[in-house]
Amino acid sequence: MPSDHTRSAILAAAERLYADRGFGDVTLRDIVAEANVNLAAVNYHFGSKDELIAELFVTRSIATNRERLRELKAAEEAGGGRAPIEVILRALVRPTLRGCLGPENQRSTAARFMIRASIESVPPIRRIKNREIDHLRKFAGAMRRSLPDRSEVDIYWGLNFALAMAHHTIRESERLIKLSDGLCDLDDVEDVVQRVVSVATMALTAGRSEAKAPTRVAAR
Amino acid sequence: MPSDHTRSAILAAAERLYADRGFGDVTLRDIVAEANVNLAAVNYHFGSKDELIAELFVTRSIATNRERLRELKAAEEAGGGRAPIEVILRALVRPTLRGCLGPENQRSTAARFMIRASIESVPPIRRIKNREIDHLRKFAGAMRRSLPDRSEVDIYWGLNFALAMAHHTIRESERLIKLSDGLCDLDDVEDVVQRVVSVATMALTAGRSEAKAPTRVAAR
DNA sequence: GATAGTTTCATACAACTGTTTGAAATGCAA
DNA sequence: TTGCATTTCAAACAGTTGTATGAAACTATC
Repeated sequence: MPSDHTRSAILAAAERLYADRGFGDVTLRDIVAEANVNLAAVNYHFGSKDELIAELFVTRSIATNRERLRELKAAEEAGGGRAPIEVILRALVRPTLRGCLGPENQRSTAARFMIRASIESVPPIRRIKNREIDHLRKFAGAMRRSLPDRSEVDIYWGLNFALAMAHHTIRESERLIKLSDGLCDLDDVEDVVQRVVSVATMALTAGRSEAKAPTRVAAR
Repeated sequence: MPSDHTRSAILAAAERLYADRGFGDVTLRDIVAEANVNLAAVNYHFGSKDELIAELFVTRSIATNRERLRELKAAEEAGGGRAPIEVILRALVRPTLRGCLGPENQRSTAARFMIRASIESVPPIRRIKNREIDHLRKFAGAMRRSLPDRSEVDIYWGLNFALAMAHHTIRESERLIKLSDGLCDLDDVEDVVQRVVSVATMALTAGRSEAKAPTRVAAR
């Protein structure tokens, strides 16, 4: 069973290259060169380029979702079925932020690959991505249990904004550093997590506890 | 004088196709077919495919930035050099949101093209994009004048989060609709703007004693 | 109306893409 | 060893890409 080596070498090389340079710029020849295997090996082991990408994505997708759900479940069980909204949000955004930010040398290829996937959205990935909705629904459910007084629409908007801040900060991290002349320290991952979580929490709790609700007018 | 027609036909067709399908999937042959011109016309009028994309991007970039700055300046002049933070944020996110959301038939190709550009980030665009930082700095400046007590870091984070929510909502609008089973109404642009602005405002004013509920200014 | 300059056109080009092929090499069971 | 299946390999394939070419069709000036 030494044949397994070629297969996993391709997977590793492909993930690294995709994470670094995106899907558009990486060819099969780049991948096999990086993996030191023959060109035909990709089609032999995976069938096609798209299936290679798909396998890469499902593997990482499952792993990421499992990590997020593990944090979420632990929190809900500790709270007897209800977790504080901050903890839920933290479970949602922290795994990704930890993988993509922080000191350069300890960023995970896996997380960076997932970010690429969420950005470039090539056909094979787009097809799979719809399943992620079910995963997000679990978080929406937990949030609803945590904030039973909140309207369902507000829950979805809060979830959307939390993901927005985490994702965008990762994608545009370089620009933010340049814009702020280095003032914003993206290496301090826990600080970033805290900022995202606290803003998202405010978005979800404003008007219920101490803050006043934003007056919303139906523009129609 | 009919020669100018070819040039602008190419620009229009390219912008439409890029906005709809992204840069990766659109070839020169797609563009010239859509524009009903000869294949060689692109290289004749623009030099290369990259220069065509670049011209498209700088044109739209200037226009978008001008629109945002117009709203910002008007607000600051009306307030004697200081505009309320909500108004500043609204000037930042509304032009883009208006162009990319709302009823399908009235979305502007220009805005959708700019979103594509901000997502896919092909080389010719990435080179130009660094100038946008100067543009964002103007907004950071206005925000600093509006919230003089706020630390500079917080200003940049607030700016980052505001753009994050606007951008992400546009990019993932389909998913948000599906996730919420249609509960989130993205056709009501002013409501989306209000949500983004009010959360960003909270992020920027939280903790300050005079933090008050964001007030709606204009209901289009 | 001839001429010079611009613009269009069909076509060819060279480079690159993912994929296939068929033969060599390898591993493993008898 | 002999067989048989799996895996590797160099080479070629068919398709697409952006770009270049040179002749034709224009336009405007004299």
